Amino acid sequence: MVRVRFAPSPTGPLHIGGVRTALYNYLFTKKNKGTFILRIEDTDQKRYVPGAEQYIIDSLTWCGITFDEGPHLSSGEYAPYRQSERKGMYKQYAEDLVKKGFAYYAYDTDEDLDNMRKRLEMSKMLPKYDAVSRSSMVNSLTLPADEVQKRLAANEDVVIRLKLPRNEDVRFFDEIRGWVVINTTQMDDKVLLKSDGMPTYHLANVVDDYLMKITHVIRGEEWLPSAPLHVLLYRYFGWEDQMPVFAHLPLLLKPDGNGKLSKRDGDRLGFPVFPLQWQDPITHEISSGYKEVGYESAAVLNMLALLGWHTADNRELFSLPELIDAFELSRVNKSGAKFDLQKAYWFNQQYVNKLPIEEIADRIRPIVKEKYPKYNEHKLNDAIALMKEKAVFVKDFFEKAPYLFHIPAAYDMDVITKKWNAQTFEDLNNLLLAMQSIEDFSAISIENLVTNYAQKNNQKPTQYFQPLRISLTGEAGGPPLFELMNYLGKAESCNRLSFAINKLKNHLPSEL
RNA sequence: GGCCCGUUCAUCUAUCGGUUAGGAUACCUGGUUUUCAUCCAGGACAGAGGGGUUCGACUCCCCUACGGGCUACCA
Repeated sequence: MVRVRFAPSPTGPLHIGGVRTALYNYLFTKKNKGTFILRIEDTDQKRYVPGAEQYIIDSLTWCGITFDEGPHLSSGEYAPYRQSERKGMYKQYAEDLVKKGFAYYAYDTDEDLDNMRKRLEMSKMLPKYDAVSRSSMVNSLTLPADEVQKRLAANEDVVIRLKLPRNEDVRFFDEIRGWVVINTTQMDDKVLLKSDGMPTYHLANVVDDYLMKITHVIRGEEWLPSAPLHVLLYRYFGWEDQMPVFAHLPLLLKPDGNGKLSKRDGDRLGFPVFPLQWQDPITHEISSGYKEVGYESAAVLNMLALLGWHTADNRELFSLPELIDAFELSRVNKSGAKFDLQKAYWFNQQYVNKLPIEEIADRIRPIVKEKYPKYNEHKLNDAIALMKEKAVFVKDFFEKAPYLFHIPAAYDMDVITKKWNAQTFEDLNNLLLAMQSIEDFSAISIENLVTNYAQKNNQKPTQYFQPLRISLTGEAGGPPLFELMNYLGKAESCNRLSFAINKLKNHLPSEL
């Protein structure tokens, strides 16, 4: 039975890289018909951010990623799922290691540790608490036994450190990277239990994964260097035969320059790094979210899935169930991926294009109603149909094509000064008159009208297009002209045309 | 600095010793749309460098370079 956990730390909003980690975990779990668990790793009280846990759950819910067990659910036989609520469980495991001789008590102050590091650095050695330096520190290995007992009885501040073996290769198999070997001389005697009684990540992670019967640990590459430490812990606890499979995911990198994607990059480069908008509870600073910017969650998920994973057949469009079906851990890449804004747009456009018109209508109706109170509800579907293929975001319908719902508030003067000439007003007036007189206001009928007018005047119909378009929409681009006019209808088209003629006459230089 | 991981077009990537190194986005050109933000066709663009191994290396090994991660009583 496959059991997989996503174990974020509630130190702030979950960023898009974290969402991808959650996604890969989710896909792997569902592909293998396993159980997906949310575990909150809140062992660092100093870094705890209120609201972060709820934000994580809300973000993943928006994406469609759900859990079978977790702190927010009533189900689950391995509760609690918040490490702070499991605090009492960890001490016995750490002490068990001390008893077995794999760990020890340490009483060093911050100053002691500082001095040790400075001393080692000066003698050009790695500044770490290890098999060599531990012998000159204040711990249960250097202190007399009765002294240790005394300190323990007095409840002095103490940490428990892992006693690393000297010069031993620790190897483990990573599903994505293959065999990885690290020698213990490169590692240090990590603190397992902090002086406040809380476990560190390393202890809590291993103990909880064991207790919760986790079978696969899929996490970011930043954990690769400490994986051997975790392997050692499984070994010393006597759980090595139940050790989960490890898979370390590549990181998401900044689109420009170097380094891993960080909170600041998003708004600097014009795309969100967070799924949902987040307001920092202390600084009140707001970071934008994919949802609020207007992305479809399915598009975000699809894009994220492809950042570091691909199928052999080059397919790029996947629904969530299709992702589950196609996902294979072994096809996850080893190298970091840069986020590509243009590709994100493309994905979103693909998804908006697939949306049923009725759904788009339901979603934009409240906003259209508010922004353009006089819009025509009966023609909302037609308006959407006119723009659907071009929209990248659902909000484009009302933000980029306000003329579908309202007479233009302004006209693109650049285009007007280029395309307009002395004859234009006369032509527009004549066309207006002609339009008022026809019954059939279909696209073809209007086109015929314009063509006939052009022929009569020995002109190309083309030259009337831009003036008409600008008059009707205020803009140079948009849906096909005659289809647009048909959508607006005879009354509205004529109304807009005469309004534009009057308005522009007063605003244009007299020589036009 | 030390250790670990990585390195195919600008970007995401396919390739698992023999390919004209394929696709997608972006870009450029042409065509539709006499608008464009869609659509269609075409184009340019890549195996970091150097050594091996091999009949043959993008693919395997080594070195270098570059990139990233870790190096806390943070996760």
